[in-house]
Amino acid sequence: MSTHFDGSAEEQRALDVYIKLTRCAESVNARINQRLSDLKLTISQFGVLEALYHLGPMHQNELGQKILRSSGNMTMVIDNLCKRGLVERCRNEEDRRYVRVSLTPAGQQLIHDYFPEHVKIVLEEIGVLSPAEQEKLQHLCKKLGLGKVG
Amino acid sequence: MSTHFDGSAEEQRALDVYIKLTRCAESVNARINQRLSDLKLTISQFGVLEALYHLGPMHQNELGQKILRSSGNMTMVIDNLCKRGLVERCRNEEDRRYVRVSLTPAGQQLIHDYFPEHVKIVLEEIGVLSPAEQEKLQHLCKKLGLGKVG
DNA sequence: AGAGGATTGCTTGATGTTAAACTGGTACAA
DNA sequence: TTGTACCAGTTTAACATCAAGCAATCCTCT
Repeated sequence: MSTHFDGSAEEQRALDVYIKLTRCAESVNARINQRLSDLKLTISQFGVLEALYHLGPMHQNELGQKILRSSGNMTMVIDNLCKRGLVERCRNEEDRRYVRVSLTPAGQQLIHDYFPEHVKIVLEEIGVLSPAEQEKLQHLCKKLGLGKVG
Repeated sequence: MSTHFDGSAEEQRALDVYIKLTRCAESVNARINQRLSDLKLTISQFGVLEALYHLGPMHQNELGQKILRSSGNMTMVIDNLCKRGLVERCRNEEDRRYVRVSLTPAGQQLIHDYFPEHVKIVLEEIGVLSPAEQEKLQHLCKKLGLGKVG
């Protein structure tokens, strides 16, 4: 991760961009998710509540794809949310492999109350950049995220 | 994380930038670190070897700060690297709180052999952006990473 | 139609990561 | 010197990942 590496200018720059990108994402995420610990929610738990809130009930795998978490993890995340009475599981009777997950009224309430604050925090963080800079960053991230092929 | 949220255009954009940034960093990192599993190294282990390689021996806390990992984790990471004979621990006799960590010849060899490949992979990933785009991205990441105050 | 392999969704198990409590070493002021 | 504060490192509990395993469903071929 260090820059004490003696390669070509091109290599140096690529390594440097890579480090800056990673650290930037890490620190922005750390700041944005800080408030979640007050609610005793992990980032995954918040992601699940938010997905269910905005997209409606889903089965576990679908949820895992939305929030980019492993299916193994979804079992635990949803276990924990169930214990706190924030979501409910319901086995699909037509295809018994699926487990449908939905918000309870308590879960609905919690995410309804918290989400505006979350948006405010994100806005404060990202608002450091001008609208034009935001568009530019978004464009570059999209290009980079797709990789060589895309 | 979803964009199915009905707020102001400004809020929508901020959320969108935030998601793109996070996903971009995640996918770039996933691709870059894929090769490490061949070496049976975790990202943290690689970070430690690389830091020691380019910056020389350090004590554990210092290493943890370089690679952005908790001190608790450093204990385990270095335990595992010790077991594989890639690094050595040495208690500082002048201040017995400190543990100095250094590369063994085997560790030196491993990182020496692998690092050029790592650089190549990073270059391939970041190289999808033109030099000007890289400079721009770096600039935006720096600004965003510092946050409101910086 | 029915048998058996492939596929799919979820759970389990091994391991890595973090935060926070804990242990032991050092410094400093009374 | 002793009490307090601080610092480096370890331990522990909870949560994350991946890979392997299990159960339900689908698909193909006769």
